[in-house]
Amino acid sequence: MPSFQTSPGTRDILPPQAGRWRAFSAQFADTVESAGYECIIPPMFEDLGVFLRLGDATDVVTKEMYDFEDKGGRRVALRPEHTAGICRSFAQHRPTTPWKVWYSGSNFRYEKAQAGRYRQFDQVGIEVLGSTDALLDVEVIALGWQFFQSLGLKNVVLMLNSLGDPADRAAYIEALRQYLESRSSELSEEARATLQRNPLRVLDSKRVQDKPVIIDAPTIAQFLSEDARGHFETVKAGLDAIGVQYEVNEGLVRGLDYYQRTVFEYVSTSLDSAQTAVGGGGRYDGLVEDLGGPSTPGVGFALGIDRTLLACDSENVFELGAPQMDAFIVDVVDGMTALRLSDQLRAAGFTVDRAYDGRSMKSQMKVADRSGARLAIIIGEDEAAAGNCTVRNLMTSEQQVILQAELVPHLASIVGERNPRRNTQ
RNA sequence: GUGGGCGUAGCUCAGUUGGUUAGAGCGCCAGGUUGUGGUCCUGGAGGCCGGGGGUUCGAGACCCCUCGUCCACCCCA
Repeated sequence: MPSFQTSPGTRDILPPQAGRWRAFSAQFADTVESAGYECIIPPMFEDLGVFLRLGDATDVVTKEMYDFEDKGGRRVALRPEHTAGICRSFAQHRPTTPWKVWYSGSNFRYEKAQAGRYRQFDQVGIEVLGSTDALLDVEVIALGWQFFQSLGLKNVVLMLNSLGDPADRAAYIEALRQYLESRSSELSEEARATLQRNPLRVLDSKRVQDKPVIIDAPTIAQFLSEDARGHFETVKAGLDAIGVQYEVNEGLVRGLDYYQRTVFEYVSTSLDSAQTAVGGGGRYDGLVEDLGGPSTPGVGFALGIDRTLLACDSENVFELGAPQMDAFIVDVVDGMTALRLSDQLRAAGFTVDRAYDGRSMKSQMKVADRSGARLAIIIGEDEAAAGNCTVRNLMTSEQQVILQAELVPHLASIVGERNPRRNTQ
């Protein structure tokens, strides 16, 4: 056993899996940048107060926060999600609205690790600040949807609900509390405890014992104000108009307290684990103000990278490609030619790898094969003396001898033209 | 935080009722008559059997503790 291992709930994303993560983020960026969202990179830790706004009844705040005092005596916390920090950023810099941003990065929550759940986990997401337009909710929801489609996922369903305006929500919570208390003897012990803290969350219970009580519970729909109802209707009409299928789920409540009006969740139906929500979001019109900024509406979502890739695995989509290289240099003389040629070819824009430690030709050829290179460039004693090299096509096994000086145009004729990597100084 | 399963080579796993030098496949390295990979053959390296106590003449196997991991609850992405 090595002396050190990754901390619980964290892990190394090794190659080649890490390459898949990179491709994932790149594809997400491509999707949302097509809609005018720009990349934002907020800090990984902030004043603890920023995150307390997620809600003092939430587990995220009460027991999962990685908070500590820094050497200057400041109370700070590793971010458990991105939204609060982005709202803090908005309040601090006051950009013009609508401010449309996307992000990709790690979050931290002190939980016990499980399938699709880690202490350090990565999300991509978008946020828009400064507009109450219900059709913006539609755009946000549709972009997430479109991204799942672009990955090739088929078994993702969109759940939709409205939590109403703060007053509606409060009235509903009160009605729900009264109802649940009236039937508390039928609830599980755990659900009764949840009821004391946050009645909405009881609706999320997975226990069979609680199901009958939940089914008969009052629904939020009856409590929506005229405005909130209109907003919700517009969102649904917008989704219908662009053909995004959804399912209204009145039991859908989200884990963070700042949501109001539209909430939604993307659920994978091809995951067997308990964690099937691959993404979720909603509207949080009061959050910026809570953080001391001007009253500013906001809407956004976050997608879990791990869980989404898990869903991709189970649907056999967005798979890893085999490694690829243009050329691999085999030098059995002294390695100097490999050094010189790899340097030249890389500068000319090709992807080139080589072997080290002066190993046998057979050994170097094996590494060339493993590298996924299309061509092997072989330098033996003969080639070194004559200033040429043998170029072997590793797919067809055809090979020919050419002058080293002609390597760049020769490679271009086989693998295609490349843009030179120039030093721009 | 609560409950359950599991921890043996880099990876996936075998290891009979506790009994001598702990195995396989894959991967890795080296060879297969001297310049060439992907197939095949041969050989090699690599494990204080997660860690610590205990029971025993003897423990990878049994007991206790601990750490890690997986799964579920909880919660969430």
